[in-house]
Amino acid sequence: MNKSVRGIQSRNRVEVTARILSAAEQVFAEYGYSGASISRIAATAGIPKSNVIYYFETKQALYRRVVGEIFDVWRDAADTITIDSDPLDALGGYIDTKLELARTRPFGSKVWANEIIQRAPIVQDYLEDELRAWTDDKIAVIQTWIDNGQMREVSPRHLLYAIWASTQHYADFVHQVKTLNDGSDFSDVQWQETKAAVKDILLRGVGSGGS
Amino acid sequence: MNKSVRGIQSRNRVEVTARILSAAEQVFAEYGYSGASISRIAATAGIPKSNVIYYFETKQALYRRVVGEIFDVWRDAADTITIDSDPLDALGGYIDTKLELARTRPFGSKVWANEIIQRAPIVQDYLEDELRAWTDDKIAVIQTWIDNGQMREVSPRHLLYAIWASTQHYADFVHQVKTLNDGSDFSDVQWQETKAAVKDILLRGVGSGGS
DNA sequence: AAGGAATCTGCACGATCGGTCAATATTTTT
DNA sequence: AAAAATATTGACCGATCGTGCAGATTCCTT
Repeated sequence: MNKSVRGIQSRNRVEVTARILSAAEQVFAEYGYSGASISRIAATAGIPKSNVIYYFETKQALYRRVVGEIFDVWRDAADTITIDSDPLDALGGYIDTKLELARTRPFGSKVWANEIIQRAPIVQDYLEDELRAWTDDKIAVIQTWIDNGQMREVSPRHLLYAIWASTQHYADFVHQVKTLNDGSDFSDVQWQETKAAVKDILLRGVGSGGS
Repeated sequence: MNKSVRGIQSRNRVEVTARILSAAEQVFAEYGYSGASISRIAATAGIPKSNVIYYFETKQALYRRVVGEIFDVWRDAADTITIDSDPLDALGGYIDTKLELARTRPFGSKVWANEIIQRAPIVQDYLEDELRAWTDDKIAVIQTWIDNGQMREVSPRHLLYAIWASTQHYADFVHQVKTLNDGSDFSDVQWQETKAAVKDILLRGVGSGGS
């Protein structure tokens, strides 16, 4: 009955792989690398433990795939930061996108946070290669804006760090934020207010040249 | 020969307890709760594993003590935020103190971050009782400043979160910050620059009334 | 339809974990 | 000095972990 070109096997491979990755992202986020057992990931994915090992040969390999996918998502979120764009629009859009990611993919953010807190034992090469080049590039863009008088003088590096920290806070610390919100998840309106408030706090003065 | 009033045993109890707590803070921070083994904590403290169990009956009890001490340190750091103080001085001092703590006690910050990321399985009561009351109090203070025209209108809650996130970033993500700093720890000058930059970014507009 | 490739899964092994316990050593009290 | 209280330590146990592996099952190719 199935007329897909690749056949049932290939289609299933993609589906099962995706389900394992999704389960792994959640379990790694909620229990940490050591606390996350393959059996729990398998149970969350709804398959036997041995099947997880079949698709990802080791726990570490599975973990590395999870972190790698998150890294890619985040890097692409900053595409708006280019020399030709308006500082307020570009940085504001970046904050909006990162807060949207914090809302929709909090597990990935938590996995990354855990990895960095523990001094990147698995993905140190990502930091030294891709992240460093990416950061240097974005800092250069912001510095150019400043040199062109498009925004006031502010440390590009620390501004980037403040944006990262303040946006990821709503993913990594969502449990604390929720507890301080009477135990309720943010509503749509509250997420809008959050985006407006974070942009207001961090981008004050950005957009209009001079002090 | 020892003439201390409390005797050798009592003196040793305090010293050994402190050494275990210090070692536990570091190991919990670098390996997470599950990844931190009692034997590694014991080895870091320079005593046998059984001795750790003798002073803190369970791993969980030891962990709770570590988190509790960190919580106390942080809460006391915000003593400057009172209605009678100047907004810029109070919030600026808070940021300075938190960044100083990020520099001197990064392990504690990491332990707290890990605990919250994993949804506070051990210290949820701290969040619901002490942290909520503390936060409500500080938000009320900031709101009063705004009502009095001492600072511009900004969401007190999100401003607090931005301060937390941007300061703790330099503790929790110190490994990432270090990697992006050519692998070197921040120098004294760089820490001063960090304090100035974070205050500049977050407190822009605070201190002078009106929009 | 048949044979081979790919997928799935239960079982077992060695390692490590948190925690118990009894024996010993040290300090304090009587 | 004897006895009691406290502190230290190594040996040990049941549970859980990641992972290897052989056999069963399903799918694809010819």
